[in-house]
Amino acid sequence: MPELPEVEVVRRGLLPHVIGRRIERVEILDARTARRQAGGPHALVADLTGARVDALVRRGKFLWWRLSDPERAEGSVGTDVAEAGGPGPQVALMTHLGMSGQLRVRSDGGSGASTVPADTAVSEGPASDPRRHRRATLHLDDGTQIDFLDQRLFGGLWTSALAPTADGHPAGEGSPDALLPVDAAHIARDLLDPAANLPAIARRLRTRTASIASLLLAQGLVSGIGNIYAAEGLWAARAHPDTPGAMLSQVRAHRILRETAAVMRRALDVGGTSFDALYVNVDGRSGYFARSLAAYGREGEPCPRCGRGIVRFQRQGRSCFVCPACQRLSRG
DNA sequence: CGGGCCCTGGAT
DNA sequence: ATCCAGGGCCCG
Repeated sequence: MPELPEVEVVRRGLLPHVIGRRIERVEILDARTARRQAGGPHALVADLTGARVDALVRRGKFLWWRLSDPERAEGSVGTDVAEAGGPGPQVALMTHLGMSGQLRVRSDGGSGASTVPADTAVSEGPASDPRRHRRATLHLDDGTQIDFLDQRLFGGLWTSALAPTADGHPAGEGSPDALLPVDAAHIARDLLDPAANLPAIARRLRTRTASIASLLLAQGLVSGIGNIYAAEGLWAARAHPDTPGAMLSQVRAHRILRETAAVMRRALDVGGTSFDALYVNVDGRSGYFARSLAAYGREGEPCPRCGRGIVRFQRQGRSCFVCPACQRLSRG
């Protein structure tokens, strides 16, 4: 499912297609996609129509589009970035992929053909049909269309006002300044954020009684980690998911964070993970990291480190995958 | 801080 | 027909 590396792949893929473009028209095909929008789908359309896209920013799994209003910012083209005051309250378009969301680029008038040459398109499955589960479309001023597809409707689009970050650092990957959407203010910095302080996060993990797995998934101390990368990071650090945060040494807590970051970087290098063809990049193609998973989804298969069978169990309605030999609770 | 909920569709 | 997958929010 889309976690930090997959969302970053989408952000990078989208960038050349949307930066500097104006949103001319917005279609909302399923109102539930605008569930988090104050004022509902009509307000979302009103906020977006006519706006120009200035930046694409990601923190954790949240991806937002920095927007400006060209009408109001007239005459300041090229030098408007650091203008004092600025033109009124700015909003960002928030996009979250949830479980099954995709952002796909199309450049034609709606025949369904991809911008990608036919020989590079994926073979089969839901991801190969660019019209299936389409929930919204942004029509840009150069004819490009950005489709938001979402089979399970856990994702969404909505607008959120900007406010300064607490630490004065840039809000996230791709952020031109320290302005953060208020709807992402409760989301911690992620492990690939240069402003993230891993030793400090490790110290905070150690003040908590909850299990390390639930802390990694909670987004409040560190963001961007979902069930796949939690499983992989804990496996790499030889830590059991049930270990209480307070039972971890500083060295060990720090190591879990570093290993999880390393796994994410490797995934990013190969275009993200896809183990069920639900996740794809903006071209509709999937990444190649699934073949590198050591624990997640590998119940009964040998641990790549010691050969023991990977064991699966449930925690809080989610599956955990561990090597019973490498990842012991008593290791602390 | 754990549990329920939202959702759909593929597997059983 | 039923179960299962899970990110994030809301509830107690």
